[in-house]
Amino acid sequence: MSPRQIPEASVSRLPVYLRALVELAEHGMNTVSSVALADAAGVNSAKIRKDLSYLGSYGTRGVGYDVEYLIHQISRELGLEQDWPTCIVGTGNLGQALARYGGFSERGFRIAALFDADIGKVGTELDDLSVMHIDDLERVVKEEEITIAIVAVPARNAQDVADRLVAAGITSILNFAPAVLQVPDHISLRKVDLSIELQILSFYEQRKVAKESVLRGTARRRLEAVERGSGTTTTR
Amino acid sequence: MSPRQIPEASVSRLPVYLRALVELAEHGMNTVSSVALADAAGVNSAKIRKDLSYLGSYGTRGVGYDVEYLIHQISRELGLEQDWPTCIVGTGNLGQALARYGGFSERGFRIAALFDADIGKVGTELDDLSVMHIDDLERVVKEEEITIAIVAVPARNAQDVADRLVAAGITSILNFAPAVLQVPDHISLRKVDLSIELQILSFYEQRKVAKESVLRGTARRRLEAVERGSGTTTTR
DNA sequence: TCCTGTGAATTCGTTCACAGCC
DNA sequence: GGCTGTGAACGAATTCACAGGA
Repeated sequence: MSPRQIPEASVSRLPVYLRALVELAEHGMNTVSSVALADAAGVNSAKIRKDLSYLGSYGTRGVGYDVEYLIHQISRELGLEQDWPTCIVGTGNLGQALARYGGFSERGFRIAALFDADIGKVGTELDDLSVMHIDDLERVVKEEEITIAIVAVPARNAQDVADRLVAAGITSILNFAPAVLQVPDHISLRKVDLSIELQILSFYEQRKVAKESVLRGTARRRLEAVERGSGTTTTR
Repeated sequence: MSPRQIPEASVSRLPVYLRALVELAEHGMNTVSSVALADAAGVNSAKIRKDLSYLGSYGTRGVGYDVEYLIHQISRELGLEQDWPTCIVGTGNLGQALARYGGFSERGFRIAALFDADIGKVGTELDDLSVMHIDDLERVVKEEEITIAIVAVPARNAQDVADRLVAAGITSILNFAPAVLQVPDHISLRKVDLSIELQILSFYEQRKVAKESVLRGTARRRLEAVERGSGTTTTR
């Protein structure tokens, strides 16, 4: 099983497929073709087939894929059959929202601890968990066997927190702080940056405005350059 | 100015460079080399030079880039010199956190309106804005000239909301709902999916565990496949 | 006949390496 | 001597297109 190296781009789509499959299963579908799954996942069917082929030959020619079986295989591949105790560092606006967000525990990411540096917040109850002081990090990470951490602290504290997390034995970090984190090679790092996403949208939005003025004859010279740059930017 | 088509991958890095540059400026730096900027932005220097070359020849050989000038150019390219009135649809956990998140307005994304379908929430004050009913969407989008919308509603309502946003004249959507949205070609769509990010981390986390057992001699056959799959996944 | 699985072709993105300018 | 700007080389990801099994 899992013979080869799955390309990163492919890995990052597996959760999308998984969600689409779960939805199809809820609608009573037993099998699904690559075209139907592609449609549900918002990609094209060649990608589906190629991506799934990295996991193994789980489809049946002339028929499609067995929905339940595929759910099982993708879950296994993603490591979702085990529980991953996770902690959230920082219980400001975003940290609180993340702590209350049901979507994590739903998929095996049990929030095992919340940390904050602000003594005023320590001891507060939040979604059945009591906020702990950041100085308890090392101890609790060990006790609860936490391997994944979500960083939701202000940018200026993010690197410090990351260093402490790494020292405490965390091996994966999901960073929400608007800062570039340096971590050792063996640590997996992903980032979610809210305002960067808006800035990317702004770029294409501006190009659309430019295109409109072109069509109104304001700056005809720029038409060609603009022509292909204003489409949808992701996920299609 | 802006002669050619900037590759999408490059566009999505510009906001990162911009933030690094602002930080450098705050530390009193006047010029920066591609190597120094690369370091601050967490990428390599060839990428910096190539990306910046798409914007024009803004550097000086033998010296580097003028920090302020580059900030100006990137901001202009990203469309950040204008104000983009933005709305948030859905004022649950996440919507509330986003409404209070300072990072948006900081960069010109003024939150101009909040919408919710729940009558109980309509009229609530949230970060100086009163929550409006979703039925006011069309009117307010026009009045406030909103072009960008942030979707933070439950997955099952996301497509409906997206359809209404598009009908109301929105042209960019940032989707936080864990659902695949279908929008017309002329609409820019980006998504932020919290639990997908964790699932991707889980994949690599699992591979690390597998690697450990390999090193303990449990499953020597899998070593080769695992070897290159457990590194950091993004931003380096 | 239908739909998967996959080599081959293509496109896109990254990195190298160095000419050219300060 | 130092650093940018960029063709050329390379590598990754996507798409095509079809052979082959159900």
